[in-house]
Amino acid sequence: MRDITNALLDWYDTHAREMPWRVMPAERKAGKRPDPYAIWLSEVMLQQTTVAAVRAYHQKFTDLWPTVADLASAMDADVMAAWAGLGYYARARNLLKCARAVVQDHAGTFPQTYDALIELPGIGPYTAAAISAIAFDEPSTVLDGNVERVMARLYDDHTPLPAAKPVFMKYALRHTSSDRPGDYAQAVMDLGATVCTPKNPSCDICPIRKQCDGQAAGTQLELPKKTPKKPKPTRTGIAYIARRADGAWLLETRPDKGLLGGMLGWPTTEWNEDPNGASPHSTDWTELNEHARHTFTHFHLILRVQTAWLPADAVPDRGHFIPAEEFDASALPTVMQKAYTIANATLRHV
DNA sequence: TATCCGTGGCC
DNA sequence: TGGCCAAGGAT
Repeated sequence: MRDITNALLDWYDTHAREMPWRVMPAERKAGKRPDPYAIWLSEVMLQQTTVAAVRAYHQKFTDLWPTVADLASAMDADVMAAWAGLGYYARARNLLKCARAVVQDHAGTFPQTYDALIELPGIGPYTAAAISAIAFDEPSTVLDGNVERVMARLYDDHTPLPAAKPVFMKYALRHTSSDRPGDYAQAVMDLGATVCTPKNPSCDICPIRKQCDGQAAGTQLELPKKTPKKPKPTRTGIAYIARRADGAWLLETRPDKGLLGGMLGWPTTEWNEDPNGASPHSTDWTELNEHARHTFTHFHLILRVQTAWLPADAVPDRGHFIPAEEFDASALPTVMQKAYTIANATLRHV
Protein backbone atom coordinates (compact mmCIF):
# COMPACT_ATOMS: atom_id res chain seq x y z
CA MET A 1 0.00 0.00 0.00
CA ARG A 2 2.37 2.63 1.31
CA ASP A 3 5.05 1.85 -1.27
CA ILE A 4 2.65 2.64 -4.13
CA THR A 5 1.99 6.08 -2.67
CA ASN A 6 5.68 6.83 -2.25
CA ALA A 7 6.57 5.38 -5.63
CA LEU A 8 4.07 7.71 -7.28
CA LEU A 9 5.26 10.73 -5.30
CA ASP A 10 8.90 9.99 -6.18
CA TRP A 11 7.94 9.62 -9.83
CA TYR A 12 5.99 12.87 -9.74
CA ASP A 13 8.99 14.75 -8.31
CA THR A 14 10.85 14.16 -11.57
CA HIS A 15 8.02 13.72 -14.10
CA ALA A 16 5.32 16.27 -13.18
CA ARG A 17 3.86 17.91 -16.27
CA GLU A 18 4.28 21.67 -16.56
CA MET A 19 0.99 23.56 -16.45
CA PRO A 20 0.65 27.33 -16.11
CA TRP A 21 -1.62 27.07 -13.06
CA ARG A 22 0.34 24.28 -11.39
CA VAL A 23 2.84 24.69 -8.54
CA MET A 24 5.58 22.17 -9.34
CA PRO A 25 6.69 19.76 -6.58
CA ALA A 26 10.02 21.52 -5.90
CA GLU A 27 8.25 24.89 -5.54
CA ARG A 28 5.65 23.32 -3.31
CA LYS A 29 8.35 21.88 -1.03
CA ALA A 30 9.81 25.38 -0.84
CA GLY A 31 6.51 26.58 0.56
CA LYS A 32 4.82 28.03 -2.53
CA ARG A 33 1.04 27.64 -2.55
CA PRO A 34 -1.22 27.53 -5.60
CA ASP A 35 -3.78 30.25 -6.28
CA PRO A 36 -7.13 28.62 -5.43
CA TYR A 37 -8.86 30.71 -8.11
CA ALA A 38 -6.44 29.48 -10.78
CA ILE A 39 -6.82 25.87 -9.59
CA TRP A 40 -10.62 26.07 -9.54
CA LEU A 41 -10.66 27.59 -13.02
CA SER A 42 -8.33 24.89 -14.35
CA GLU A 43 -10.32 22.04 -12.79
CA VAL A 44 -13.62 23.25 -14.23
CA MET A 45 -12.06 23.71 -17.66
CA LEU A 46 -10.41 20.28 -17.46
CA GLN A 47 -13.73 18.48 -16.93
CA GLN A 48 -13.87 16.10 -19.90
CA THR A 49 -11.36 18.34 -21.68
CA THR A 50 -7.68 17.87 -22.52
CA VAL A 51 -4.86 19.92 -21.01
CA ALA A 52 -3.84 20.99 -24.52
CA ALA A 53 -7.27 22.51 -25.17
CA VAL A 54 -7.45 24.21 -21.77
CA ARG A 55 -4.13 26.10 -21.78
CA ALA A 56 -5.15 29.00 -24.04
CA TYR A 57 -8.57 29.38 -22.40
CA HIS A 58 -7.09 29.46 -18.90
CA GLN A 59 -4.67 32.16 -20.01
CA LYS A 60 -7.47 34.17 -21.62
CA PHE A 61 -9.67 33.97 -18.53
CA THR A 62 -6.93 34.95 -16.07
CA ASP A 63 -5.93 37.84 -18.35
CA LEU A 64 -9.50 39.10 -18.61
CA TRP A 65 -10.46 38.35 -15.00
CA PRO A 66 -7.40 38.00 -12.70
CA THR A 67 -9.41 37.33 -9.52
CA VAL A 68 -12.64 35.60 -8.62
CA ALA A 69 -14.10 39.02 -7.77
CA ASP A 70 -13.30 40.25 -11.29
CA LEU A 71 -15.02 37.24 -12.79
CA ALA A 72 -18.02 37.60 -10.49
CA SER A 73 -18.63 41.13 -11.74
CA ALA A 74 -18.23 40.24 -15.44
CA MET A 75 -21.10 40.42 -17.91
CA ASP A 76 -22.67 37.03 -18.63
CA ALA A 77 -22.40 37.49 -22.41
CA ASP A 78 -18.68 38.30 -22.15
CA VAL A 79 -17.97 35.11 -20.19
CA MET A 80 -20.00 32.95 -22.58
CA ALA A 81 -18.18 34.52 -25.56
CA ALA A 82 -14.80 33.83 -23.94
CA TRP A 83 -15.81 30.20 -23.33
CA ALA A 84 -16.99 29.70 -26.93
CA GLY A 85 -15.28 26.70 -28.54
CA LEU A 86 -14.42 24.93 -25.29
CA GLY A 87 -17.72 23.05 -25.12
CA TYR A 88 -20.04 21.91 -22.33
CA TYR A 89 -21.40 25.42 -21.94
CA ALA A 90 -23.23 24.69 -18.69
CA ARG A 91 -19.75 24.84 -17.17
CA ALA A 92 -19.45 28.53 -18.10
CA ARG A 93 -22.86 29.38 -16.67
CA ASN A 94 -22.04 27.52 -13.45
CA LEU A 95 -18.60 29.14 -13.37
CA LEU A 96 -20.25 32.54 -13.08
CA LYS A 97 -22.75 31.31 -10.50
CA CYS A 98 -19.89 29.85 -8.48
CA ALA A 99 -17.75 33.01 -8.66
CA ARG A 100 -20.69 35.09 -7.48
CA ALA A 101 -21.43 32.66 -4.65
CA VAL A 102 -17.79 32.79 -3.51
CA VAL A 103 -17.93 36.60 -3.45
CA GLN A 104 -21.35 36.86 -1.78
CA ASP A 105 -21.33 33.88 0.60
CA HIS A 106 -17.59 33.38 1.28
CA ALA A 107 -16.22 36.94 1.29
CA GLY A 108 -14.38 36.35 -1.97
CA THR A 109 -12.29 33.47 -0.60
CA PHE A 110 -12.69 29.88 -1.78
CA PRO A 111 -13.71 27.45 0.97
CA GLN A 112 -11.05 24.81 1.64
CA THR A 113 -12.94 21.64 2.51
CA TYR A 114 -14.54 19.05 0.25
CA ASP A 115 -17.87 19.43 2.06
CA ALA A 116 -17.99 23.20 1.55
CA LEU A 117 -16.69 23.13 -2.04
CA ILE A 118 -19.20 20.55 -3.26
CA GLU A 119 -22.03 22.89 -2.29
CA LEU A 120 -20.93 25.35 -5.00
CA PRO A 121 -22.38 25.34 -8.56
CA GLY A 122 -20.42 23.29 -11.08
CA ILE A 123 -18.34 21.58 -8.39
CA GLY A 124 -19.09 17.87 -8.05
CA PRO A 125 -17.33 15.01 -6.25
CA TYR A 126 -14.23 15.02 -8.44
CA THR A 127 -13.71 18.79 -8.55
CA ALA A 128 -14.34 19.25 -4.82
CA ALA A 129 -11.70 16.61 -4.08
CA ALA A 130 -9.25 18.05 -6.59
CA ILE A 131 -9.50 21.66 -5.36
CA SER A 132 -9.32 20.72 -1.68
CA ALA A 133 -6.29 18.50 -2.30
CA ILE A 134 -4.37 20.58 -4.84
CA ALA A 135 -5.12 24.08 -3.60
CA PHE A 136 -5.32 23.37 0.14
CA ASP A 137 -3.56 20.04 0.75
CA GLU A 138 -6.63 18.47 2.29
CA PRO A 139 -6.35 14.65 2.25
CA SER A 140 -9.13 14.19 -0.34
CA THR A 141 -9.22 11.34 -2.83
CA VAL A 142 -9.67 12.25 -6.48
CA LEU A 143 -11.45 9.77 -8.73
CA ASP A 144 -11.46 10.81 -12.37
CA GLY A 145 -11.13 8.84 -15.58
CA ASN A 146 -7.37 8.53 -15.09
CA VAL A 147 -7.62 7.19 -11.55
CA GLU A 148 -10.37 4.78 -12.57
CA ARG A 149 -8.14 3.34 -15.27
CA VAL A 150 -5.10 3.11 -12.98
CA MET A 151 -7.10 1.34 -10.25
CA ALA A 152 -8.84 -1.05 -12.66
CA ARG A 153 -5.43 -2.15 -13.94
CA LEU A 154 -3.63 -2.08 -10.61
CA TYR A 155 -6.21 -4.47 -9.12
CA ASP A 156 -7.04 -6.27 -12.38
CA ASP A 157 -10.69 -5.48 -11.68
CA HIS A 158 -13.01 -6.21 -14.63
CA THR A 159 -16.13 -4.65 -13.12
CA PRO A 160 -17.59 -2.39 -15.85
CA LEU A 161 -17.89 1.38 -15.40
CA PRO A 162 -19.78 3.32 -14.26
CA ALA A 163 -21.02 0.69 -11.79
CA ALA A 164 -17.42 0.13 -10.69
CA LYS A 165 -16.88 3.68 -9.45
CA PRO A 166 -17.48 2.96 -5.73
CA VAL A 167 -15.14 -0.04 -5.92
CA PHE A 168 -12.42 1.98 -7.61
CA MET A 169 -12.89 4.72 -5.01
CA LYS A 170 -12.28 2.11 -2.31
CA TYR A 171 -9.00 1.17 -4.01
CA ALA A 172 -7.99 4.81 -4.49
CA LEU A 173 -8.64 5.61 -0.81
CA ARG A 174 -6.00 3.07 0.24
CA HIS A 175 -3.22 4.99 -1.46
CA THR A 176 -4.16 8.62 -0.80
CA SER A 177 -1.25 10.49 0.76
CA SER A 178 -1.74 12.30 4.07
CA ASP A 179 1.69 13.95 3.81
CA ARG A 180 1.42 15.40 0.28
CA PRO A 181 -2.23 15.15 -0.75
CA GLY A 182 -2.01 17.75 -3.54
CA ASP A 183 1.07 16.30 -5.15
CA TYR A 184 -0.32 12.79 -4.84
CA ALA A 185 -3.61 13.67 -6.52
CA GLN A 186 -1.74 15.22 -9.42
CA ALA A 187 0.71 12.32 -9.52
CA VAL A 188 -1.96 9.64 -10.09
CA MET A 189 -3.66 11.73 -12.74
CA ASP A 190 -0.38 12.53 -14.51
CA LEU A 191 0.46 8.83 -14.47
CA GLY A 192 -2.87 8.01 -16.10
CA ALA A 193 -2.45 10.78 -18.67
CA THR A 194 1.14 10.00 -19.69
CA VAL A 195 2.01 6.39 -18.71
CA CYS A 196 -1.10 4.35 -17.87
CA THR A 197 -2.85 5.60 -21.02
CA PRO A 198 -6.00 4.07 -22.54
CA LYS A 199 -4.09 2.82 -25.59
CA ASN A 200 -0.43 1.80 -25.76
CA PRO A 201 0.33 2.23 -22.05
CA SER A 202 4.04 2.54 -21.25
CA CYS A 203 4.15 -0.29 -18.72
CA ASP A 204 7.91 -0.64 -19.21
CA ILE A 205 8.56 2.70 -17.52
CA CYS A 206 5.69 2.60 -15.00
CA PRO A 207 6.81 3.34 -11.41
CA ILE A 208 4.25 0.89 -9.99
CA ARG A 209 4.63 -1.87 -12.57
CA LYS A 210 5.77 -4.41 -9.97
CA GLN A 211 2.57 -3.91 -7.94
CA CYS A 212 0.22 -4.00 -10.94
CA ASP A 213 -2.04 -7.07 -11.13
CA GLY A 214 -3.25 -6.13 -14.62
CA GLN A 215 0.30 -5.97 -15.95
CA ALA A 216 1.02 -9.36 -14.35
CA ALA A 217 -2.11 -10.87 -15.89
CA GLY A 218 -1.56 -9.15 -19.24
CA THR A 219 -5.08 -7.69 -19.16
CA GLN A 220 -4.13 -4.00 -18.97
CA LEU A 221 -5.26 -3.25 -22.53
CA GLU A 222 -8.79 -4.52 -21.78
CA LEU A 223 -9.19 -2.35 -18.70
CA PRO A 224 -11.17 -0.53 -17.55
CA LYS A 225 -14.27 -2.38 -18.79
CA LYS A 226 -17.13 -0.12 -19.81
CA THR A 227 -20.80 -0.72 -20.48
CA PRO A 228 -21.50 -0.33 -24.22
CA LYS A 229 -22.76 3.00 -25.49
CA LYS A 230 -25.90 3.65 -27.46
CA PRO A 231 -25.48 4.51 -31.15
CA LYS A 232 -25.84 8.14 -32.17
CA PRO A 233 -28.87 9.08 -34.30
CA THR A 234 -28.62 11.69 -37.05
CA ARG A 235 -30.68 14.86 -36.82
CA THR A 236 -31.24 17.58 -39.39
CA GLY A 237 -31.92 21.29 -39.03
CA ILE A 238 -31.79 24.55 -40.95
CA ALA A 239 -29.69 27.53 -39.90
CA TYR A 240 -30.94 30.91 -41.07
CA ILE A 241 -28.11 33.34 -41.67
CA ALA A 242 -29.32 36.79 -42.60
CA ARG A 243 -27.82 40.23 -42.95
CA ARG A 244 -29.63 43.54 -42.93
CA ALA A 245 -28.96 46.08 -45.70
CA ASP A 246 -26.47 47.88 -43.42
CA GLY A 247 -24.50 44.65 -42.96
CA ALA A 248 -25.79 43.76 -39.47
CA TRP A 249 -26.08 40.01 -38.72
CA LEU A 250 -29.24 38.41 -37.34
CA LEU A 251 -28.32 36.32 -34.30
CA GLU A 252 -30.18 34.73 -31.43
CA THR A 253 -29.17 34.03 -27.82
CA ARG A 254 -30.16 30.47 -27.02
CA PRO A 255 -32.11 29.68 -23.84
CA ASP A 256 -29.99 28.80 -20.78
CA LYS A 257 -31.18 25.23 -20.59
CA GLY A 258 -30.40 22.56 -23.15
CA LEU A 259 -27.93 22.23 -25.98
CA LEU A 260 -25.53 25.18 -26.40
CA GLY A 261 -27.47 26.87 -23.59
CA GLY A 262 -26.79 30.57 -23.14
CA MET A 263 -24.70 30.78 -26.31
CA LEU A 264 -25.06 33.15 -29.23
CA GLY A 265 -25.98 31.45 -32.51
CA TRP A 266 -27.89 31.63 -35.77
CA PRO A 267 -31.64 31.16 -35.55
CA THR A 268 -32.41 27.56 -36.51
CA THR A 269 -35.30 25.17 -36.83
CA GLU A 270 -35.58 22.41 -34.27
CA TRP A 271 -33.21 19.54 -34.95
CA ASN A 272 -35.12 16.33 -35.65
CA GLU A 273 -35.32 13.58 -38.25
CA ASP A 274 -36.78 16.30 -40.45
CA PRO A 275 -36.29 19.98 -39.70
CA ASN A 276 -39.43 21.66 -38.43
CA GLY A 277 -40.06 25.18 -37.24
CA ALA A 278 -40.32 28.62 -38.71
CA SER A 279 -37.65 30.92 -40.09
CA PRO A 280 -36.92 34.07 -38.04
CA HIS A 281 -38.23 36.33 -40.80
CA SER A 282 -40.58 35.88 -43.71
CA THR A 283 -38.49 36.41 -46.81
CA ASP A 284 -37.05 34.63 -49.82
CA TRP A 285 -34.37 32.36 -48.29
CA THR A 286 -31.65 30.82 -50.48
CA GLU A 287 -30.52 27.30 -49.59
CA LEU A 288 -26.78 26.74 -50.06
CA ASN A 289 -25.39 23.53 -51.51
CA GLU A 290 -22.99 22.87 -48.65
CA HIS A 291 -24.18 21.66 -45.23
CA ALA A 292 -22.51 22.04 -41.85
CA ARG A 293 -21.80 18.62 -40.39
CA HIS A 294 -21.19 18.33 -36.66
CA THR A 295 -21.22 15.58 -34.04
CA PHE A 296 -22.39 16.26 -30.51
CA THR A 297 -22.15 13.94 -27.53
CA HIS A 298 -25.24 11.95 -28.40
CA PHE A 299 -26.21 12.70 -32.03
CA HIS A 300 -24.87 13.66 -35.45
CA LEU A 301 -26.19 16.88 -36.95
CA ILE A 302 -26.59 17.85 -40.58
CA LEU A 303 -27.26 21.56 -40.55
CA ARG A 304 -28.59 23.00 -43.81
CA VAL A 305 -27.76 26.66 -44.39
CA GLN A 306 -30.16 29.25 -45.80
CA THR A 307 -29.21 32.88 -46.35
CA ALA A 308 -30.99 36.13 -47.08
CA TRP A 309 -30.49 39.87 -47.26
CA LEU A 310 -33.13 41.79 -45.32
CA PRO A 311 -34.31 45.38 -45.83
CA ALA A 312 -33.09 48.19 -43.59
CA ASP A 313 -36.41 48.31 -41.72
CA ALA A 314 -36.74 44.54 -41.20
CA VAL A 315 -38.31 43.48 -37.88
CA PRO A 316 -37.52 39.77 -37.35
CA ASP A 317 -39.80 37.38 -35.48
CA ARG A 318 -36.84 36.10 -33.42
CA GLY A 319 -33.30 37.18 -32.61
CA HIS A 320 -31.59 40.54 -32.81
CA PHE A 321 -29.26 42.32 -35.21
CA ILE A 322 -25.61 42.75 -34.32
CA PRO A 323 -23.76 45.48 -36.27
CA ALA A 324 -21.10 44.15 -38.63
CA GLU A 325 -18.31 45.91 -36.72
CA GLU A 326 -19.37 44.28 -33.44
CA PHE A 327 -19.85 40.78 -34.82
CA ASP A 328 -17.17 38.26 -33.82
CA ALA A 329 -17.57 34.71 -35.11
CA SER A 330 -15.19 33.42 -32.42
CA ALA A 331 -17.93 34.10 -29.85
CA LEU A 332 -20.05 31.37 -31.47
CA PRO A 333 -20.03 27.65 -30.62
CA THR A 334 -18.26 25.51 -33.18
CA VAL A 335 -21.28 24.28 -35.13
CA MET A 336 -22.40 27.90 -35.59
CA GLN A 337 -18.90 28.85 -36.75
CA LYS A 338 -19.09 26.09 -39.35
CA ALA A 339 -22.40 27.42 -40.66
CA TYR A 340 -20.94 30.94 -40.71
CA THR A 341 -17.96 29.84 -42.78
CA ILE A 342 -20.29 28.30 -45.36
CA ALA A 343 -22.62 31.30 -45.49
CA ASN A 344 -19.90 33.92 -45.46
CA ALA A 345 -18.77 32.90 -48.92
CA THR A 346 -21.95 34.47 -50.30
CA LEU A 347 -22.76 37.09 -47.64
CA ARG A 348 -19.42 38.74 -47.01
CA HIS A 349 -19.92 41.58 -49.47
CA VAL A 350 -22.08 44.35 -48.03
C1' DT B 1 -29.34 4.78 -12.57
C1' DA B 2 -29.61 6.91 -17.05
C1' DT B 3 -29.55 10.74 -19.94
C1' DC B 4 -28.04 15.08 -21.47
C1' DC B 5 -24.34 18.07 -22.45
C1' DG B 6 -19.07 19.97 -26.89
C1' DT B 7 -14.97 19.66 -28.85
C1' DG B 8 -10.65 18.24 -31.01
C1' DG B 9 -7.06 14.72 -31.37
C1' DC B 10 -6.02 10.15 -32.27
C1' DC B 11 -5.59 5.69 -34.80
C1' DT C 1 -13.48 7.70 -41.59
C1' DG C 2 -15.78 6.89 -37.60
C1' DG C 3 -15.63 5.53 -32.92
C1' DC C 4 -13.07 6.35 -28.80
C1' DC C 5 -11.40 9.27 -25.49
C1' DA C 6 -10.41 13.57 -22.08
C1' DA C 7 -8.69 16.17 -14.70
C1' DG C 8 -17.51 15.36 -14.83
C1' DG C 9 -21.82 17.78 -13.28
C1' DA C 10 -26.75 18.40 -13.23
C1' DT C 11 -31.03 16.45 -13.32
